[in-house]
Amino acid sequence: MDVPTYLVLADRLEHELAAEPAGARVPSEHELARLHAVNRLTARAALDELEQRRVVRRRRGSGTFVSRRYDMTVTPQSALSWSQVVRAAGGSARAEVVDGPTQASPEDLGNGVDVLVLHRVGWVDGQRALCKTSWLATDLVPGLHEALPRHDSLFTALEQAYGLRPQRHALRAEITAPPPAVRETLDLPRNTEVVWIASRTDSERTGRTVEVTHSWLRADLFRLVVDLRP
Amino acid sequence: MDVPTYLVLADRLEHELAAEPAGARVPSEHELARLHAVNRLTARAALDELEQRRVVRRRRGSGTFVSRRYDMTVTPQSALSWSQVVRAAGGSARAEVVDGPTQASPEDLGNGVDVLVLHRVGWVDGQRALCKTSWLATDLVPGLHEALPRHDSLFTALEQAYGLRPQRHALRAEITAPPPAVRETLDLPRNTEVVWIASRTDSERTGRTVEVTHSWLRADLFRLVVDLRP
DNA sequence: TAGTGGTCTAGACCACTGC
DNA sequence: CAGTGGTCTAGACCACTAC
Repeated sequence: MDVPTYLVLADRLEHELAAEPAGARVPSEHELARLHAVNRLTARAALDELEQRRVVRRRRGSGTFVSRRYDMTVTPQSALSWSQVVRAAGGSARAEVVDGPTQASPEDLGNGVDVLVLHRVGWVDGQRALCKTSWLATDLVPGLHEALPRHDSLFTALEQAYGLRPQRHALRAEITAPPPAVRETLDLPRNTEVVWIASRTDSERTGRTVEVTHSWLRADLFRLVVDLRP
Repeated sequence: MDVPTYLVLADRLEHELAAEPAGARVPSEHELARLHAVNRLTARAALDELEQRRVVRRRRGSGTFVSRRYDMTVTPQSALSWSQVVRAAGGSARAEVVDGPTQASPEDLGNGVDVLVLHRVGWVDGQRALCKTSWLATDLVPGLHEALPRHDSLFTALEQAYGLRPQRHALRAEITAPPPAVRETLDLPRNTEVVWIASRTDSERTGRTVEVTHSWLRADLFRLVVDLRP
């Protein structure tokens, strides 16, 4: 036997699943083993392989499901909105504001500025997929908590509700192990990596920095692509 | 049992290995199983875990060895040399020119320019770790094959041997599955991802593009960090 | 040739999820 | 509650590497 059984199975499954929509149920390990007359561990190895290939995602106790990956393209000039990326690819995206610890703010907002901390969680295709912590200059965004739900994203709120002419710049990006708070917020299984992106939004109108945001995105759901062309 | 056996073993091993140098031998699966009185598959699961954490690397038939990871920081202005990164972290780095297919060149070099194709392989800590394909404007680098071995890198050759005042710009970076040619060149096992970086080097002296390079780096050996600050 | 990691079988018990 | 994925055992044969 040249190609191992589990890889034959994995390739075959991947091919079959290509036609399925994200979230579709994949046969369970026991069922797969029965169907193909192999040991459960062999069927499991095939699913392990597909999980590594980011084709499926598992939820203990509930099952294995087709997964999709979105290309998150970051450029120095702007950090593209994740919700745009997801919706453009036909997925569903929504965000909600959550409580969280008040963390020390980065220094980009300026000294002595009163800082508002905002924690948000993003849902993609019905799953918690990312979280963000934003630090904002309080005086530039009065009543933000009430204004935010009326807009698609924080960025459009800054634009439309406050007329700040926001300019978003990406600062730094890397793929890393999630900090404990993020792991808990997103309920990440072991071994899940995240894409970390730091960005800053300046206001063209006031000439000040409005917002600094740290984003953590499940790396199995988002693929980091960096475009550095000027 | 709260924490599974294989994780206890993995954490313990990781702690022990932290003091070992890159390349140090790790106990084999059979030996680990015997030492800790567990099944071989349990010992194997622990090593699987450490491989995913990029703490060890396996070579079938020869053993498991301590691995190290280097941060490859890319900025829009310049793509830092991998050999600098490795040597600064105390690792060993060398490059060699190899034969390879002549591939269609990107269009950045200009129309009608005679193009020289250069394939190089990089060795890190004694292992093939990356490969590069460069397209160069032939007329700007006469006798490059003879000049190259006298320099640390292609970049310094352009600088010192040809006085081109080179300026390197990173263009694009992503983490992806290796193309078959790269998989073969680097003898990559299944499931190994690579960091792909496209960069362009312009000559300040001539005002022309000297070189376009595509680099593929083992993602288990190099961690992509992107710094987008101006 | 001896030892390594890679694959595979036939079981078993568990924690967790959804109904 | 039944079904899911997660862990674990005790075996086995194989391809590959180093000596």
